[in-house]
Amino acid sequence: MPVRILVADDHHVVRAGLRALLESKSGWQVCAEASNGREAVEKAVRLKPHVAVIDIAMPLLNGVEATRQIRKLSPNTEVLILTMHDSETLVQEVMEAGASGYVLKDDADRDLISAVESLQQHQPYLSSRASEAASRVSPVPGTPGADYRSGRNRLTPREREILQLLAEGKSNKEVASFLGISVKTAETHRANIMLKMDFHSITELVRYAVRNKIIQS
Amino acid sequence: MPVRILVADDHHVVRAGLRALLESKSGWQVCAEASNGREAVEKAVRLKPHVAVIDIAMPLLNGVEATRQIRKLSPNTEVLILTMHDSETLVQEVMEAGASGYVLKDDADRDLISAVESLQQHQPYLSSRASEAASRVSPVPGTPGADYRSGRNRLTPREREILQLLAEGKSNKEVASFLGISVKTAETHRANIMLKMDFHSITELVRYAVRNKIIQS
DNA sequence: CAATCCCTTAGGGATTCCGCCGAATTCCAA
DNA sequence: TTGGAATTCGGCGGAATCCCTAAGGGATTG
Repeated sequence: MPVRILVADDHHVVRAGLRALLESKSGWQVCAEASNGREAVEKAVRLKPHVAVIDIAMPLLNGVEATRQIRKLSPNTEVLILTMHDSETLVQEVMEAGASGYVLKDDADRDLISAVESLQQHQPYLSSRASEAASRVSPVPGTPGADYRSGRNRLTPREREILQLLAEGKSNKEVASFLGISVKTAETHRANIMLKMDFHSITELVRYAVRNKIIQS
Repeated sequence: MPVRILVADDHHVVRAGLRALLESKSGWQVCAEASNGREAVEKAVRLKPHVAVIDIAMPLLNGVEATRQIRKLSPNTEVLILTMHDSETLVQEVMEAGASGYVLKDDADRDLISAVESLQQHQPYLSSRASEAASRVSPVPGTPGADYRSGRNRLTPREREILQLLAEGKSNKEVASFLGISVKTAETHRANIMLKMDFHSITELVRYAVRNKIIQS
């Protein structure tokens, strides 16, 4: 039985490269490609691949949120995060979102195969540099103090989703029709985001999104 | 006779993807790969490929310098620049360094083939967004093709002034009172900026301002 | 000198967004 | 099972933005 893999990256070139690398391994098959987070979720749910290789920076829905949804809607699909930067908070974040692997794009040629091998057997995999980073953050998952700064300021998944769409330039109306919700709901989410994050204009929101690599400038 | 192509990018994944894309065209052959600028220069000089596809961000020697050296040491090799960002000054810079083509990674799947086709016949190629960008920079006298589309799209001083204020998060009203003009005037300037720069939302304007260091994120 | 172009200025009307209120449903964890 | 958080939706009035049109001044050019 072949290992079926989903590849999600917004650059066609990178997808082609990942496909070439992965399919050089016999018995491995890239069963689908996605160019944004929503497409990744949709195809993961529909095709239930063994492994989903997900880039962080993607339009419409970023890799972290996509991971969260994939893990929820297709629990047997292991998610391997592929990213440019090795930020400690990012490793933390994607692991909490349910990813089982984390590989830097620079190390992809060296680590990608072994990472997918691990994940295919439901073993977590962190590329060396990522695990160094992870070891520096406070471990102990499940601690009640994990959301110490939560309460009023922490955005909900839905809010983060909408934050990205807003930062990408969508209006309330567009967000609403895109997500299939009422304009009023979109407005409410937007207002809550602005309130929680203490933004006073949409441009502050964009700069925040750029700084935090939710979108790229 | 096959078209021989050199591919230089520091990510193995991207190189694999480029190879897959390029070699899907019959008669085209990726004769070498390089993972940094020095290696690219060395292999270009030794193998004299028809076209060199060069990434901007590479270790040891960046794409711009690599281009300069390749054009000097192997004049028959046409250089196609491949990059993430469409910074206006960058287009200018690489063209002066001797590149004949400029393609954004986002557009690679669409434009790469036709770009290489052009370059292989010694015709310059700019991807659509890049040429838009190029048309907006102040034309340098003597640079061929610098002013083929300028004028219409370049911002006036007043517009640049207002662009910054908008990017900083000011509303039309605030811009107006800050500059001592009518709100209506501010609105007109804003509309003209959006039109000239082909922005479709204020967030695009902010990202442009961040990229071009008009504001910082 | 008149014609023309560009920059800057501006208004009217329609549309959309925003802030501030309330409220129903679902979901998850205590 | 229950309480709280998350997500959903609506009204209403004022604010902001968008679309279209256009006038005045200065520089350039025929």
